[in-house]
Amino acid sequence: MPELPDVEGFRKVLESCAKGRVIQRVEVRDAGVLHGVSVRRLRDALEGRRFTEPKRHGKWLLAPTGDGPTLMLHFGMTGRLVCGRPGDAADAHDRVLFTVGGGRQLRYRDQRKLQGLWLAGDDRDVARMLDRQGPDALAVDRAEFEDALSSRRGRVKTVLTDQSVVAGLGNLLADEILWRARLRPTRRAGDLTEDERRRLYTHMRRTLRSAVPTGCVPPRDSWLTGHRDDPVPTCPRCGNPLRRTRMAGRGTVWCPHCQPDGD
DNA sequence: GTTTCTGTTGTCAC
DNA sequence: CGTGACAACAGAAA
Repeated sequence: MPELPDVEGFRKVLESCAKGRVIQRVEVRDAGVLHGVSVRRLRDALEGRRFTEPKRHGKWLLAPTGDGPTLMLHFGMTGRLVCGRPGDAADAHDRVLFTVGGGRQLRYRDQRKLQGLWLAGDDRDVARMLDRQGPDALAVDRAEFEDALSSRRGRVKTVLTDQSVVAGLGNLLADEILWRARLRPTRRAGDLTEDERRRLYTHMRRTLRSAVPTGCVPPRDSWLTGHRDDPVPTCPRCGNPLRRTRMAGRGTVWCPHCQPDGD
């Protein structure tokens, strides 16, 4: 589920649900989602503090607590953040519950537990955890983006989803952006022309901008994403059949007609 | 009923 | 650099 737009949505959930409120109780229902921190230390570090302004970098959500430590959340494929009340029925996949003031409860819910929660003691700690992340896809400027691409030899789809190049794009977004920019995912990133790199940047921004308010990569009819699971996937732009392939173990959908070979 | 495959994640060995 | 395996799990396909 979570790519940049989803995580940005979770950031807003955290903000409206818990920002400025005292963390009264931390209940870990499944310690399997904790990384590098014990149940006790997480509880002791957070209870009594307040969440302050949450941040996001790529697919990471950062929940600082003022002078205290920063809770770092990654959602893997199935994680989400939901806001409810302490008495709400527990979902089978609610892994950690944060009861905060105002009668609210923030829940880290995740079916598959591919990622989870970390605790960073200070800003240097946060920076260390993010040191392999490239610039955020929504914050990177054009020059930096085009620079990062041209120095890469790999295929453009793989490069786009590499978090150390640009942080925040996942499988769906990469396919969507390449389709809009009319670039075949198998093209070598370093072989793109100046014009093609520029197109890629423009469409990355446009795609992110329209996806963020919806909190997901919307499966709209006019988007490629709206058709990737069709029984007979058809390009919403030209009507030709879409092709499904596999790149680096990820399902890849593209339009042979709209996304020409380009050598 | 049971086995196999797929998937919005990241990491690691080859 | 690229691919495949893996991690954990549910739901669909075979």
